[in-house]
Amino acid sequence: MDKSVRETSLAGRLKTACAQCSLRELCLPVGLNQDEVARLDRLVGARRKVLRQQPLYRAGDPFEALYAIRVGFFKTDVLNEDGRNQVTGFQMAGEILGMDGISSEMHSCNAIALEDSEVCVIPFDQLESLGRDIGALQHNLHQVLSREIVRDHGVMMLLGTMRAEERLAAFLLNISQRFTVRGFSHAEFHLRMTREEIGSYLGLKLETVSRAFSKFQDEKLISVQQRRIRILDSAGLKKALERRSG
Amino acid sequence: MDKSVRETSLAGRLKTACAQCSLRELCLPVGLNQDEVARLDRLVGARRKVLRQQPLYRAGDPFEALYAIRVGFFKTDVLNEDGRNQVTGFQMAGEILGMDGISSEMHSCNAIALEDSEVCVIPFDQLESLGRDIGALQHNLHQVLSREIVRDHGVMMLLGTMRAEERLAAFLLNISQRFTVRGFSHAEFHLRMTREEIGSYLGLKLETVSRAFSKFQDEKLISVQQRRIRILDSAGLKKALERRSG
DNA sequence: GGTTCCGTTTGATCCACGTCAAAGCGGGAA
DNA sequence: TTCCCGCTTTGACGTGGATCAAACGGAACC
Repeated sequence: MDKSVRETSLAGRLKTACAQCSLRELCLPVGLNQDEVARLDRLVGARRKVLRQQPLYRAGDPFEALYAIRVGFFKTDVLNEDGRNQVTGFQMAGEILGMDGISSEMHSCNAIALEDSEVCVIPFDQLESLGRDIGALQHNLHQVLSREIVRDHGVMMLLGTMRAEERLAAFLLNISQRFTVRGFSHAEFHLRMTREEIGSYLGLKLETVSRAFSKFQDEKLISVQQRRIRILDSAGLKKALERRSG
Repeated sequence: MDKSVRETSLAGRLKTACAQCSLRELCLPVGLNQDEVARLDRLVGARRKVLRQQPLYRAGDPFEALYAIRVGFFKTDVLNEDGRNQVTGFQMAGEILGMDGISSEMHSCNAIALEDSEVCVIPFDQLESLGRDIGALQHNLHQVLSREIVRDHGVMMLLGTMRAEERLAAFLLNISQRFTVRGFSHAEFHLRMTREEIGSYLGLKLETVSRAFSKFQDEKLISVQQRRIRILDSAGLKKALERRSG
């Protein structure tokens, strides 16, 4: 009884503190006690709104903080000397941005909002310092960093071994699954990014992406109207992930 | 005087403790004092030899430790459901393996020795615990994790935007640079991996890799005899990185 | 020295995707 | 409503790299 009351009030505090999204991934799964959550909460004071198409940070900016997405949608991309551009990821509410900056005290990619967004600013030196006191928080940070590495390996697999339609199927299933986790429909959603941005992420040209969408629609796996996607046959999409034996 | 004596003896201790390679990247750049180094040293007691072609760990193995390569050469790769394989990296002395395992308490890729190798075993829970005492050590771990993320972004750029010869040029320059840092010749070295492994890493077939080697040789950028590579014109190789405008 | 095995090179052909071009569509502004 | 503009779709064609095939070369073993 006492315990359930405490949990309720804790949930209430968090709702106002971080909505229900942002820091769940970074801190809540690790089971902090009330005092520890309060300390974390103090650390994550600042909020920052980022309008659509505006950068949260840019390559070369000094690294100061990680960012937990409260609401919105981002892409990250890197630009190399000769102007080529690679989208390295799309991030949605509850995910963490900025980890690329830790290694050199400077961000190495751009983080651009694809819709009006809001993030919690987590000053990194303070996070490290709090992690020294709260082992569970420290461990969770390590998991978040490692998860990003594992995700990147998945993208390498996609870019290195899959063909166009397999890449798009993997992309759609991944997006769908992440929307589902956030309580949205897994079958119907709208993409925040252009065909060109999808293509950059998947290592394809925008025309190829468009053709693959059309092909999936012809095969009744999905329906496409601009950026509105409905998944009609997710088992079929999963089968499209397997290399056709040719 | 006193100080220089202390440094000498410290260097002596480290040489026996970790040779000159392994933990430099993980701990030494951060300026630990003598006592802190001793504590770290105790943590890194165990060594492990790994014979050529043998795994240091495999996907699915429980995650227990990070590994600092003392001597040798590794590849990491991931395997997906339908049997496709992607080499995600090549690691040499002084680099850290195992970071993929933190997120899920289980390794998600294979680490295979490409020559007889030896690693220092760093039990991760003890490393976290020591990091809580030694802020500089904790921060350095974060940097190592972040550096891996940044490296992965570079590979994505390579796989997503570059053509075959550009990829191989980038690969050769990267390997050359890393050998140089370790005090080996930047101009002449021998590759520990097969054409097929290079191809997997670069998202190319082995025949394409071989043709690109031959092309570079024809152009007098390198000389190739099997796995023995000599870089004849590194400026020319760097130019091969830029997309030819044609 | 000869044989075997595995990795590498090289050639001929094929095809998935890129490139170039043009038309379609939807949303915002006037 | 109409125009405009950026995104998307679709078609025709070209090409870089994959595929298939065969020969070559070095190292280990007999």
